Amino acid sequence: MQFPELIEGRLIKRYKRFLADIELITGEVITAHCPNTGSMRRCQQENARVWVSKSNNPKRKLAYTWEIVEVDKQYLACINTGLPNKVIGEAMAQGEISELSGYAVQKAEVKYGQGSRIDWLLSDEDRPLCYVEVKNVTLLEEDGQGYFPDAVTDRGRKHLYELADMVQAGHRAVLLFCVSHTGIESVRPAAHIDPKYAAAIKDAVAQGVEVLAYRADITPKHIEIVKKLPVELS
DNA sequence: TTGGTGCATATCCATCGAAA
DNA sequence: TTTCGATGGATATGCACCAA
Repeated sequence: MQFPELIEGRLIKRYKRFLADIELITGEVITAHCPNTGSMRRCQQENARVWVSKSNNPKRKLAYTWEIVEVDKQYLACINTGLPNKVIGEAMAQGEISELSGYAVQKAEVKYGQGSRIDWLLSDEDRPLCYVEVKNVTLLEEDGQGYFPDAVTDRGRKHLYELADMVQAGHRAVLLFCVSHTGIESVRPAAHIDPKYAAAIKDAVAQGVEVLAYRADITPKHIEIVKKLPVELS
């Protein structure tokens, strides 16, 4: 998918969860909305190059949205957690994710489980329903090794249990890591950050939940799925 | 002092009800 | 039937407050 025209800047600081002060290349200092509720470990280095979009929606308090950050002066990471869902949806529709191709209908944000919503529900006449939960991976710690989550996530663990429940009910369930960081070559559960989540993934896999990882190519112009990555659960 | 609980935060999007 | 506005859910952390 194509980004709207993004504006380059420099990160001053991120604070209050949803806010970030950024100095644009014009010299103007703005407060942008940070659409990422995670800890964003290693993705909020002060003075890092960032790119923001500008909205014309008059109802918004903050016109700018932080979209991309440069990490370690060589990689790009998409911090907007709303984009991976769209990117994955686009990739599935175009048949670029072979494991999830060929379904007649793909619906976004369908209610299921205990008050949750599944990111994508794939259906076909002669196949079981397929529940796809998309997670955004932006944490790179060493030698191309990406980790998820970047902070303790009870909700994420709840989603795993609900995916396992869908398998028990006779459906197909997939945890799909959308790697929005150009330096990551493989994905692993972050047991050092959230051991309960790491254990829950193993349990879910043992019950039949599938785990996939696909990496996006990111530039200030576009973001699109380009490569399947290995997932290491051990 | 520590641990637990609840609220605030900004935005997007789906859903629902009311009005045209 | 369609459109529009209101509402609520989702997201994770920091902070205030209270009890032990």
